[in-house]
Amino acid sequence: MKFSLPVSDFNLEHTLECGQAFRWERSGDFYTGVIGESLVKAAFDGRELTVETGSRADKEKIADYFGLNEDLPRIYKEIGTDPHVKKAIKKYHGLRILNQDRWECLASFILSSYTNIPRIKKMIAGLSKKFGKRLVLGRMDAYSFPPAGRIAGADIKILKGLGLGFRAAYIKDTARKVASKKFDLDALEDLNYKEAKERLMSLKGVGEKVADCVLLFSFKRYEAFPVDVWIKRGIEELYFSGKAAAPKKAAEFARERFGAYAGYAQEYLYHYLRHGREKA
DNA sequence: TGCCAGGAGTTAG
DNA sequence: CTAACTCATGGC
Repeated sequence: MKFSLPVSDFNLEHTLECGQAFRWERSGDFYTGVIGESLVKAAFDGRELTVETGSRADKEKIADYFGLNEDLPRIYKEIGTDPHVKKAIKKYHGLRILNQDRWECLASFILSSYTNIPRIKKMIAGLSKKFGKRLVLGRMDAYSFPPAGRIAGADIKILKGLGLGFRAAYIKDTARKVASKKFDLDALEDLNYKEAKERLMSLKGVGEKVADCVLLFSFKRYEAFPVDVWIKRGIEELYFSGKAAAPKKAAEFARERFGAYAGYAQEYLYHYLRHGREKA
């Protein structure tokens, strides 16, 4: 099926290429990716987001995935009081935080540890091809991200063979807990930010940064502020005149400064620090 | 060759 | 609490 959603304050490229999701590829003027059990083709012409899927797709769910229900101007008003964030917003206007599948997001960011985006994409693609379901859209095909149960039962050697390295043990352990309901991902919804983060961090391979990414990208916890080396350096440079600060300090500082939408500020700052500062 | 990549766990002090 | 070491590999 195919449908269009009228959207303002949106930029598909910035949204899909800012490092929050690992399953989208650009081909010409559109992107292809996987949302849940659907292979999706998405294009944006500046006014409408046009989406085509091989299966029946819930329009409302797709809109929610792309973060279209958030009032971006209001968020800009709140975090744009900061001059650095304001510049980043100007440059990356329309970047929205996605609302991704929780298990896929958790697994993906466990895999993100100490590696780079091309490799993360490769690991996820490999896992999906090996353990996921084949999806079709026209002449294209792709694979769904495997449910926890499939990875829980996987041979650790196979996982390592897919390039996961030391992450293989982490993701298998977490997959087992999620599949057996020993760890109830959806139950985190009922916890406050701090409690949910602590609970996530009880999983092997999940530290502060990964927990914040999961809460931000799949739970709509916009106060989460993931701190990686880039953000840490950037915060130190922009707000502490270059003096080294502990990652914890950087996160606390950010939540205090940017408030309930610190995570949105993080995405803009991150993109800005890595790609666009010199040209701004 | 060397170095880095959106970290986390463990141990030592 | 911080610092240092380990894990482990593709890409440039």
